[in-house]
Amino acid sequence: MEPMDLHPQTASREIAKEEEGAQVKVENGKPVVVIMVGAPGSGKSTFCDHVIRTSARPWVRICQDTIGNGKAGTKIACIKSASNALEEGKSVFIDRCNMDGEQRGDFLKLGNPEVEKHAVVLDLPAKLCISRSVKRTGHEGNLQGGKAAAVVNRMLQKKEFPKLAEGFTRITFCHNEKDVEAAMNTYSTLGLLDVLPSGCFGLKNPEAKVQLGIMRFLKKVDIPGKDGLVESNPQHSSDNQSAVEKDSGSRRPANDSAPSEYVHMDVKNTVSQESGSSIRTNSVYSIPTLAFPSISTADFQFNLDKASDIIVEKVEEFVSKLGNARLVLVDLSHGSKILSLVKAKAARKSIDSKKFFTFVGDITRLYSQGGMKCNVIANAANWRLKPGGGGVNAAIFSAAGPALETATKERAESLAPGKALVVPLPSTSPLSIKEGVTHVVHVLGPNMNAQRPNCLNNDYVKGCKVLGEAYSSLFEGFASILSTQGWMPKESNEKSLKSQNQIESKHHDGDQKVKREALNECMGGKKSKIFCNELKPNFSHSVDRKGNIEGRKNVESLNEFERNKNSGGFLKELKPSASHSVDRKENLDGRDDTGMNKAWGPWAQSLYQFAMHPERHRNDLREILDDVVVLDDLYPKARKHLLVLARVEGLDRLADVSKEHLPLLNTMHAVGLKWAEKLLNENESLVFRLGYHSEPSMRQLHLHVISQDFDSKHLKNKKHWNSFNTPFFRDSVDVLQEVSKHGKAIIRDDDSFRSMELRCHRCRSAHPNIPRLKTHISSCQAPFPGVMLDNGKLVFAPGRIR
DNA sequence: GTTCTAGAAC
DNA sequence: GTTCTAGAAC
Repeated sequence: MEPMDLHPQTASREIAKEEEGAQVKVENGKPVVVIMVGAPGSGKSTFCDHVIRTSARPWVRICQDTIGNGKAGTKIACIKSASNALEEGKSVFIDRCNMDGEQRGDFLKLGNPEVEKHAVVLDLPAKLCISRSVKRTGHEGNLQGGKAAAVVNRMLQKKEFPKLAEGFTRITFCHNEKDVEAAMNTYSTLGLLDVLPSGCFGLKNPEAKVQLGIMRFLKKVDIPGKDGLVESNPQHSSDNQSAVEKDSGSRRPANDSAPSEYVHMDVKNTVSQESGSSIRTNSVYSIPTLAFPSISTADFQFNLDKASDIIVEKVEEFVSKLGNARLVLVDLSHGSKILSLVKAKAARKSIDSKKFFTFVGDITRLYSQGGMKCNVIANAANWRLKPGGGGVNAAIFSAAGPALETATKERAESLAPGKALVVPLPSTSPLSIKEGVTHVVHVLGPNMNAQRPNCLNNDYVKGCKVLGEAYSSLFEGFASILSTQGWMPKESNEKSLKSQNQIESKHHDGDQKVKREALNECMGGKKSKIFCNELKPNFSHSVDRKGNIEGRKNVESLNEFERNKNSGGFLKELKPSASHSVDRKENLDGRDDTGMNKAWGPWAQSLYQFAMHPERHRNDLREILDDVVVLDDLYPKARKHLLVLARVEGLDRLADVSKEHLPLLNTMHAVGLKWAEKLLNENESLVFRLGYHSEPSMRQLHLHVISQDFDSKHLKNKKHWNSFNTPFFRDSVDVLQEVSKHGKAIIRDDDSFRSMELRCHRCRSAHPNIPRLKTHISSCQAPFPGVMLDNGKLVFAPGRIR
């Protein structure tokens, strides 16, 4: 909308129609004070002179540089002079820079309150102002030549655009010569009886060039190679071993004191087996992996040679049952004896090095430091299942945060030697966010240390048996996780499904520990184990629901497996295929079947986990429905900031949305609206906006329901602000329209949005940095721009004046 | 996504 | 010296 292009009265009528809240008075013609705002060289004097020359109404230009008989005077003299002019019925231009609120304040008090105060902001490119200032001679303020550049630059750094809240009735922004011309015309043609409409006008086109001197922008950043992590994985290297290690090392931070590296057991074999782009697409994320420490060989002082035999024996037994999943033995040190023993023995037994290998690194930082994503890690737990004690147990509890302790406590209070306990890790845990770990399996091995409980006093007959049981429990626990997530081949699935059902049926009759024991018997069959994954006390509605979901999933993957088998066998699962739902599940990195989309890091998975497994996160969710779940944003960018997640596998972002999702989008909108209204009942001063990010950082389509105060300590940078206040934010109402009309939503994913200058969403004033912007928005009471009021984009409390 | 921090801007 | 941002690290 460009009101300056129209005759004032015409403009008034046009605006009256479009701008709610804009008050248009046409009955009288009172003098007006126009405060010019602009750097030296922005053209303020030229503007005033032009209007004065061409206007039908009497104007006075108050210029501090000339007010003292042609020489510079004081601000007080300016005010006095302006005041006199007003009394004579003349309109006044305050021709000085007026770059901040303090400078403008005194002029806003001029005359009686009836006198309208306008601002005309000449926000022209800094370069232009500087070049004009430098070139000119005979400037009234003696600002010319070399020193002009420095002064202009400094002023622009400190500029603070006027806002209606300061007391202006009208603010006109001019960002280029054309705007200036239009604004001059508006004031030139302002007759004695005309009154201009109130509000902020000449809003800068968000896509226009960013003002110099405010911020750097549009810096093209190289996005790390989407297959970077794949490259660092030995299994996906197309090069030889030494190249792999070198590559892996080069990705490590320089200060990484405990570098991780793969210890290959048969790299040649690995590489030769995997070639071609299909494997690359099926990135490291897509291979379910259990990382486990050597059990009992540290603090429990179990004989290393014997332990290594047992590890290799158990790995050999299980590795073939785990589909394409991997087992990785992890130890901290390069000189780890257990690793070298196991490595040698596994090589002798020709265990598939794709499925089992050893790894040197910190088990709590396998992804962030070692570049290896492990969705499950094992913990060498103590019998109390408590943090502390040192070693792996302390490290894992510490890295996972209190969430792990809570989740563990909900499932069991203690653990017997030889047993394992599967604990789904809440997605809020740092271990989940940073490392991509979804489950921790606590394992208790036999103890040969007299200083620790249940010492076996070197009884290695019993010790070896218990250690074997411990690994069996661990690997079966891992298998149960895979099966509930649809990773497992048919046989394991059936077993798991059966056990799952038994968990559920047993669960209804009371004591959880009894159930666990029963479960021990049903899982795996051979030895007693504990499998408590997914088991949570007091499941009512959600438990049943969860059971159904998990059951359905298993059936789906089972069918999928059948299909695979018929068309060439289980190995097919390793390859991506367009219609392969198992692959979709495996593609945790969020790539689509074309492999073209960006990879989702482990930190980007938590919403997906909420959407797919709401029953695990009931405490964190506001509402669980069939199609959506509602939760508070973990890092709210406003007083109220909720997310409505779609519960559809594979619907990761707005770009994935098509016409078939219209009912879902409608549901999301309706649920979002319902929550907005609920929150408005609690606080009617809030205003909500519902929309999507053009390209989300977190996987899983989510609708933001965010209050427009943006009052949050979590709103910290330009990207945060701009993701909600530029066209990057797609209003839900618009998305609904677009999808129903064209079958897809418009995506405005342009790097420039992130670095776009910071403008108030209400008065559209620009601010040099986030703290200043936040100070401004905390007090800006300007009405929302008309474009935001269109189409019900903003949700207000009933009866609230906008 | 957040956190951390070096270096730029003030 | 302090504030702020951008980019790297996680």
